[in-house]
Amino acid sequence: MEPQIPDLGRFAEPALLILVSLSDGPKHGYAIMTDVEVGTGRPMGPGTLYAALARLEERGLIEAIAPVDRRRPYRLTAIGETMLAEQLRDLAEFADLGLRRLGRSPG
Amino acid sequence: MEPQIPDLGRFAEPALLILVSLSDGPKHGYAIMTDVEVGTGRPMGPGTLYAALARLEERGLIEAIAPVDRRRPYRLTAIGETMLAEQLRDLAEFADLGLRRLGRSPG
DNA sequence: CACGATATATCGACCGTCGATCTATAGGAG
DNA sequence: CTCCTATAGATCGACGGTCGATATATCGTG
Repeated sequence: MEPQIPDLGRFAEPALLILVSLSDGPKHGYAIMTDVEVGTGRPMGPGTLYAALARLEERGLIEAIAPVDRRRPYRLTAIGETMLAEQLRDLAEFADLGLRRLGRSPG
Repeated sequence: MEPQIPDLGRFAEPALLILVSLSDGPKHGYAIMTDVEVGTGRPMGPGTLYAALARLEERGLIEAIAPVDRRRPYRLTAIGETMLAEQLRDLAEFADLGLRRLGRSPG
């Protein structure tokens, strides 16, 4: 058996996963769900998804566009794009800092 | 006045902030608190900190070392380092993906 | 028509965060 | 010495958000 690897939990916040999924272009809820699951390996349940979507829309980071059949697509707003870019820049910097610290093999 | 920027919320999960803070070397709780606050601009309250520390220790990602006076320092375990590195690699990749998607000006 | 995939929505339980509060000690100013 | 602040750890209840279960309806295919 393998040596008991504990789960570090969420890879990133669901809201952030949704925003990055939408950075590819407009998507409806179900598409985001499958997109995120493929991208991260972990499923995002409908409870998480639709609650987060409602919050993101309410805060003006995403907006609904014209429905196609049953699909209710969303896209990033200008503010959403700006905030997301800022967040991702900070996140990348943060990850690099940690990786630099961990990667000192020579000393 | 400025154009109503909504708060995207947490920069990263507190547990991850703690682990990266410890990637620098062993630290006690209070030092982690100030370290994170300086690094992220946002304070991490004691409730968040000590609860997260307890969880991380319980899950074997960090461990307590010999106290100095009142200070109770923690350090990353081998598993903790491994998990953290993995998480940070995923995170960096994720951030880069998002930034690449957002940065297509030419088309 | 039966079935699985698509698609949205809601609910309650639970986890983790957050700020307030408490205790205690060490160090410096008056 | 006394007062105040910074350091240090810990707990508590409230709250926000996640998560899985569940419900409902439609579409496509055999």
